[in-house]
Amino acid sequence: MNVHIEVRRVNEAGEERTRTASIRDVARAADVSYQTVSRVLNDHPSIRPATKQRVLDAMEELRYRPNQAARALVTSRSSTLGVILGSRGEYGPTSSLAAFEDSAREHGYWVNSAYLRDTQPETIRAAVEHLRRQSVEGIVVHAPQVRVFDILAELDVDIPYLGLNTAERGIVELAEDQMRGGKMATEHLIELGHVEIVHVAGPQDWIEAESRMRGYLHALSDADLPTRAPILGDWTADFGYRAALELSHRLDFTAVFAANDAMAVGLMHGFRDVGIDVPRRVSIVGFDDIPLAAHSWPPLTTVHQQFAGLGRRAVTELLRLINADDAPPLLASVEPSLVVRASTARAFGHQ
Amino acid sequence: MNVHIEVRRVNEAGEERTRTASIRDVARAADVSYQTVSRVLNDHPSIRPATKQRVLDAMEELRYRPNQAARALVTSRSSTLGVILGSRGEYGPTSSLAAFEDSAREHGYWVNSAYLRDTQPETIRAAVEHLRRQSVEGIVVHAPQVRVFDILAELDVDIPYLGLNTAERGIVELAEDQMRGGKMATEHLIELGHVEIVHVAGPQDWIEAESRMRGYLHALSDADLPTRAPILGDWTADFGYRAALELSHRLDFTAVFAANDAMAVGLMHGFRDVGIDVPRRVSIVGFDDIPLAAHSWPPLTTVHQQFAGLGRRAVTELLRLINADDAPPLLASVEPSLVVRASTARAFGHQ
DNA sequence: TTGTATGCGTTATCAA
DNA sequence: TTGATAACGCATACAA
Repeated sequence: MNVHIEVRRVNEAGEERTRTASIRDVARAADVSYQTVSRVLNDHPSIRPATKQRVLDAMEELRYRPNQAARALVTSRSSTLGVILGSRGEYGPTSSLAAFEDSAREHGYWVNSAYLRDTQPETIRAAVEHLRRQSVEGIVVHAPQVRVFDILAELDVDIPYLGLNTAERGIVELAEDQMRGGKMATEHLIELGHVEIVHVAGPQDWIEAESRMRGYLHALSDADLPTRAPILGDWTADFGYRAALELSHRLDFTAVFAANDAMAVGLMHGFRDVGIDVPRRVSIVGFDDIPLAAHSWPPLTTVHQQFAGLGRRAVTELLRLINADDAPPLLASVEPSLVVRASTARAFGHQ
Repeated sequence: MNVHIEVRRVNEAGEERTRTASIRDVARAADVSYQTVSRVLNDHPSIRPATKQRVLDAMEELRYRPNQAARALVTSRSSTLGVILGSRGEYGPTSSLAAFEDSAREHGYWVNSAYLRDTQPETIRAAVEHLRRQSVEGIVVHAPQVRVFDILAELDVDIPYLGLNTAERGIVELAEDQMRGGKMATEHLIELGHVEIVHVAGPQDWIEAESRMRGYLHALSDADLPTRAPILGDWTADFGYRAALELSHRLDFTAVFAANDAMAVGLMHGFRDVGIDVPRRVSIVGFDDIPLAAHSWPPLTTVHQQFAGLGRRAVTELLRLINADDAPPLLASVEPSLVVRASTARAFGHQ
């Protein structure tokens, strides 16, 4: 109470900056030593309930807020996790990040993120540096370009980090899932009777792109079907559109597996513009199941990903790394699944 | 050099945790006092170049990294900005956030973000609290629910904060832009000859939704056209789809202005499913110009938003608030613009 | 141009 | 159950 006034007095005293109440202010108000306040803060067992209540009341009154910087300084624990993002504004990564945040907070951690403008070594170094200075305890890298991980390895990062959808250094199962998803998509087309299946892949240096492509190739070879060189795209709908125009020149295929939904939508647009009917002439499968996939024309058959699950999983795995926990990893909870819609509605041959 | 060894020795000494080099380690290695190191860190003018170089070399060698927590503690400046996000995984907010991050970093600030699971007072309080504990110097609120700002006002937040797309407390011009965008969209339909125009709006408590709706109403009344009660949606494509089915029962209109692209795409899907031709029977305009808008069927006429510009602008405005700078605000650089595509291709009456 | 001392707010280690 | 004291890494006066 008195202190409440004291704290204010500091402000009125002159040019002194507004100081927020510290542990000592609370201590004085509650008439205890400031270590007692610290104990209340940290839920120390041995403290008289009455004392504790007095302290809590004082905190309330002074609108006390623990100073994270001071705490981090003395514990050398920041309770903060870092995230490096390789792509921005896309549905998948963003959903994962949101879930990551939620989960981290449930575990008592904050999140600090850094976007990657490009994959130049210097950019990556700066991002890591940025996060290191915030004393993050671990980093999740959701920048699935192969290159990024090579550079990270060279950088000799001295705190735990983990890649999403990476086969290298990270959650292996997740990368496997990507491959399985690509396989499922391709098998769906094969089951419909398609034999000549084109793959429009993601950028060559993306691990996700590579996994999905591997799934495609596996499915083909399992079915003893001829493989074709995939077309390397850039994830954008615009690319899909242009690819469709290109592909329309030699129509020696009846189905396309696109490595993501955006390109799939662009493909459908392109085929439509040159008068190629989807799905009657060409079937298309996408990957991701973005919210608009169900509402595209025709509604897109695609592989559903549990982006949120991925984000949550990343937290537990990263915390495991941080705590050097050798327990076996959680069961993979992020299985992809196929969502069949009209873009592959008609089985090839039943036209 | 010697210190390099020293620092390592600490580790080998036993259970002692890996300690990262501090300013003192650098000082010892460079054979100067640690204040000299501090001066190098802060680009103090009076320092002998040779000394400075010695210090820099030592930093390099010891892989020294300034401790952000210690610095924040002593300066009581965190160089961190906070962001509260009201929606997740959507194109617009995410793009803005990315730009915000970029710009903040260029200005020497870090960014800490907090997603809002819902708009419960407790959730909002927790988000603010979270950011306050990180000692952020200011907060950008990109959670344009009216409710959030009411609650923030009650919360009596004691650091600068700023709302995006808010008329209340924030960048007024941006809210105006939203209204102007809604007006442009509606006027486009009017110019095509439409008289009965339906508006599928966003959730009632969203400031953006309200601004766009105001633009719609203004355009109608300017043209002396009858107003109709807007349909209140939830931004999702699913809602748009259902709304289309609903609207198909009484087809007493020829055009729809949807408050965002996702709903517009859903509407087109719904109309298609019940055999209503877009744009011949019904014209549709969206809002946002998401990347898929150009590739929907039919390609969507929409209002382009400069999400990145908004994010960058937010940084400069927030820093202005923080520094209590009374300079006039920057010129609004985030004008919306209309992008005309096939969903409104045929003028009404020219069918 | 450089060095010494003090304190930021908190936790941790003692001692009472 | 409580309290005194020493760090944590740095910046900022002040002194040399």
